Amino acid sequence: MQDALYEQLTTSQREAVFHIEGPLLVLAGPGSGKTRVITYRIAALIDAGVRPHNICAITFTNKAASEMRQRAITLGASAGAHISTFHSLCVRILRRYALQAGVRAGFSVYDESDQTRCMKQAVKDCGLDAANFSPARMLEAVSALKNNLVDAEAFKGQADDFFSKTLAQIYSRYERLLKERNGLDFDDLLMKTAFLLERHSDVCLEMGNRFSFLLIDEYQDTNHAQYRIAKALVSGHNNICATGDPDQSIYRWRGADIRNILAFEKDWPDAVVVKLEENFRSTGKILAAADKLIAFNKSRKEKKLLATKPEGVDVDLSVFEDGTAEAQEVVQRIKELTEQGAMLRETAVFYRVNAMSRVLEEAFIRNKTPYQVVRGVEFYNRKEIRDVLAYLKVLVNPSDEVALMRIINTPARGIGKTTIERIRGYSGENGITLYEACKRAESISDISAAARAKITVFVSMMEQFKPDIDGRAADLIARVFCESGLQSSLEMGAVKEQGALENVEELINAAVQYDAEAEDPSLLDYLQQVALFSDADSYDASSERVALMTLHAAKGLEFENVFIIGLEDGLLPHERSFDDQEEMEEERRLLFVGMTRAKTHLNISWARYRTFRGQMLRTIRSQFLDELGIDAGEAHEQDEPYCVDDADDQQEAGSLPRFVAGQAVRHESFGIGRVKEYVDMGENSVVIVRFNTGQIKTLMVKYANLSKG
DNA sequence: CATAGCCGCCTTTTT
DNA sequence: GGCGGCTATG
Repeated sequence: MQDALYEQLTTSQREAVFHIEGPLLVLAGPGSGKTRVITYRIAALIDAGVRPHNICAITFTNKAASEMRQRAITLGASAGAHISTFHSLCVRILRRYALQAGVRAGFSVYDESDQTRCMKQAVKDCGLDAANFSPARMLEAVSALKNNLVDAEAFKGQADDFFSKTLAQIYSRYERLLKERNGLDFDDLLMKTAFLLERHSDVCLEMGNRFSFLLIDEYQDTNHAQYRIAKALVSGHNNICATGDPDQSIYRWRGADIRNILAFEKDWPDAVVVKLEENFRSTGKILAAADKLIAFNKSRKEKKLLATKPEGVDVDLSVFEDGTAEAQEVVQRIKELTEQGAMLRETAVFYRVNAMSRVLEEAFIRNKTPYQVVRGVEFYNRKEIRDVLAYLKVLVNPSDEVALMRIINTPARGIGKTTIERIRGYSGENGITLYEACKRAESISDISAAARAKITVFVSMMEQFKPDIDGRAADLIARVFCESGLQSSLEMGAVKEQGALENVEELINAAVQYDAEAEDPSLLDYLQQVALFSDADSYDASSERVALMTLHAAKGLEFENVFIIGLEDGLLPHERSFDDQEEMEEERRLLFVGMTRAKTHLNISWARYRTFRGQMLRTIRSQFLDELGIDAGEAHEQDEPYCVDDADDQQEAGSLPRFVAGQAVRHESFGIGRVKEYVDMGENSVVIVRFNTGQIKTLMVKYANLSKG
């Protein structure tokens, strides 16, 4: 096998594929054939005598995992190799070593909305106001702590100021709630696994033997907990191969620590580092623009993007009147490209925030152009999906109060607030779970006979489902959907529930697929894994439709034709990044990732007006547009240049221009910047500007000769 | 106890 | 402009 593969690789790719033993870092720029290298590497390991069973490959998303599995199968190399995300792996480890990890194996995986529910409760339990201690904020803080492996106990010890102490209290309470419900949140999966491996040398040894070769893709986006897990897993053999690109690190906000990849050589001093700098994906002009842009990042190791393709056509920069015009023109150009032979599945539109998909969708529908929106977690967040899954969760994990509360009266079966409160009271007094209390409804004195009967019916229904737990997940979902009354309540529901039935059908189809493909299918495993799925995993790259997605979702993909819309100040870069240099650089990397997805045609645009929170607002062009080094500027101006149309805002001719905070301005020698403050003093007015170089200048308007944009 | 309607909140990105 | 939560009403 090796010879055949060998011929298809460049020198550095060969090094990355065939360096078998010891730590290896592959610094792979965009379009450098990284995916191919990883797949071939798995094949090469097996060729070298490693049992597939002993190979563990970690990907960033479930979709990447299933694609890698697919590719490896094509090479005849996959069977037995463990390929999954960190989170999926952790679920399996925790289940297997539940005792040592201090968890109960039947745990529910709590996703964001389950977490929010628990956090709200925790804040309330602590007697705090949700306004001052917003659950979202608290979750963010707790998540950051968990990602850094600081558990509630440890944090309590180090909290010294008022806020930390309060947070510590909330954290403990939140943990207690999770424990009572036997729930683990996403961060727990990592933290508990890291602790398990670090504190139980026997487990660590066993896992290290099981996986004698560890490959981690997208290493630049691993967080501290994941780093510690990796470190522990390979501690016995150091056979770690990490691949990634610091310039494509876009998950800092989620705890990703770019230092992991930057410090790889310190962590594994005998590491071999291979750089893949040739780009086989994009044309020269696209790469040149991306390279110019990313060069503006200061905290960065310089890296070359070596084009192997010809120059190609210019990157297209356009400005439109508003978001609707922008969307219309995007579709129009896609039509033109299609007439020239382009495929819709080779075409994608990227944007910064999910909300921007709406205008696009309308344009695609209007123009009868097939598209698919690749969304985050929308599908599994739908009410009907969560409802069905909640039934299953209660069956598998009766302690899961979040799930039980969701279904106890869904569909409506006459168990109201008062009744639930009384059952709750009873469960508290007797130290039993809510579900246990429901089972004992007969002995709860303060519940009416009618309510008692309804609870009994509910419990006996649930108990009747239980024998089916060991069967196929899909069958049980179908049965629960029907017998719980959810199905008929949806069927009788209003027209707006139309999609709901189809959604559940889709869920069942997905479960059928799970039953067929999973290594060791069980309802418990299904439920624990399903929480880790996102819609992006179901993106169908082979169907002849244009893909619409956020820039984050675009990671790891490639298309012939790419449109990036909404290059506006506050959107890209996003306003929440303004006051943090690091975050501004991440925004730049985000655009860099988007641009480098394009093989042939790259179109970047912005709109002068954009509807925001239902209101049409004037925008400011993104500073990033000026960093692309495309001198022709907006060659495809749809009408007169952007600075001229500001005329309606200006005072009568002859007076000085006025500026407002946040506005982008250009200075002859200082370059592009943003107005911090405008002090109106008539003809002596001054303007304070923060330039993109970082320096802040106070300038007299009448001398500075600042221009807008 | 269920439902409809209203108010006020937030809204970046996602495993 | 969408959703969760609350209230008033049936």
